Amino acid sequence: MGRRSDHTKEELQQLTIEATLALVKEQGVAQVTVRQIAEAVGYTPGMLYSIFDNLQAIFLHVNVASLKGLYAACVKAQKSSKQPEAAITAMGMAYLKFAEKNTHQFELLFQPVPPDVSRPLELGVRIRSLFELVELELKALDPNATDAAVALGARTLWSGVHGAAALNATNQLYSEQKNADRLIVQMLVSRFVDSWQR
Amino acid sequence: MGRRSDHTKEELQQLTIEATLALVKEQGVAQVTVRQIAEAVGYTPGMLYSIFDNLQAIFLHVNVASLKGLYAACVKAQKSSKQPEAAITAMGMAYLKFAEKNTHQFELLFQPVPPDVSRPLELGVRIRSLFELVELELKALDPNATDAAVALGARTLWSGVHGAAALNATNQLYSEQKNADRLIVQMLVSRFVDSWQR
DNA sequence: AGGTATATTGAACGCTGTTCAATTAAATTT
DNA sequence: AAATTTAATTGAACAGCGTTCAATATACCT
Repeated sequence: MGRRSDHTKEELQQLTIEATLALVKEQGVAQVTVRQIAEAVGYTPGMLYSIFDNLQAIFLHVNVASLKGLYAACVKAQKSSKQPEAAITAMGMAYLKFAEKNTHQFELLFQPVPPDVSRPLELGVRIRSLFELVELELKALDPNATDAAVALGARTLWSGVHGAAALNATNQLYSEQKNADRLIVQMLVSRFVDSWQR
Repeated sequence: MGRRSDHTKEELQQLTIEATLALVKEQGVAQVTVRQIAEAVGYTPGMLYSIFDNLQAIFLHVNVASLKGLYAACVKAQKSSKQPEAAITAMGMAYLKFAEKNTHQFELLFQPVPPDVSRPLELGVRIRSLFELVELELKALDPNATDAAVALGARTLWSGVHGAAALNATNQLYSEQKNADRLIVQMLVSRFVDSWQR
């Protein structure tokens, strides 16, 4: 066929991203192929290359969608408590929950990106805004802390949460306890916050 | 040809693992193919399937080799100081350094494993022994701590170190500071250790 | 109605991991 | 020493992959 124009380029991109996200959720990234995606959106594989650079680029846009979900979950958790420490813990737990309930998306999110492809700018923005949620709570705990200290603190805390989620997701915690990831976040946050006000 | 028997099965496996490790170091996992490995060891691709289940299995054995290196680096760092806190920090830094200097190996180490393939037992043993290094220092800091508390503490600390290394490796720390990963480990360890003795 | 622009196709390319019958050399038996 | 058995290794084949691009068929414009 020739020009169909059932959808604008942007609509087609959005459609593709949604279809790919669904496939990733079902099967995991490793199993998702260009031909599958094409069939899901009702086009041929070649078409996808007129709206995206390559398969990797599609996956990166799926990550943007995933981050929206993760961010929403963290914000919801944050609202659950007025006290900063509880709010941080709740966000940490939300992060773990997201990683456990959306294993395949989580895997994709933190998969290394080949050096020749560039991430969509929106990805960086979304990750930063996750950090900001934590920064806000740390600032509330100690209004005198410098911006640099707050930024570093948030990243320290979030490294711990992410590490627990990542090691747990790849079965590399090797703990006797069950829900070890939860215990870790609990311990991490409580000890870190205790010593936050110097 | 028929039976060549230049090497025993075990020698051939070791040869294959070493050749694959070298290729991974050079190019990263994603670029390494069965045909490349076969050529590197001087055989045809088919042969590899008589000594390994599949390509994934070869990669997992490469991970065992990588963990030996990581463990050695951590032990060396640990020996650099008598004081537990300094020893833990040094190990954390060694972990970061390993991740930075051996990016491709580090990526492979924490890549998700398809559920149908099983890890070599040795992998679990080696990861546990990494945790044990930290556990030893925590026990030294507080001899009264229960084994469970020590195990959890080590995993909390190590989640933080691993998270920093992983986020840094995938450029997802988004920090203004340079060597942000180092600063994170510094902050993490000092605050955690300060509050370790209840 | 005819011509131009372009969205989409579909076939092709060179790869990939994996399998397996055929081959060949070593080990064993005669 | 020759014949036979055993098994290590080959190499060709398979189905599938991501990606490219000339050909095509539709929508738009004059």
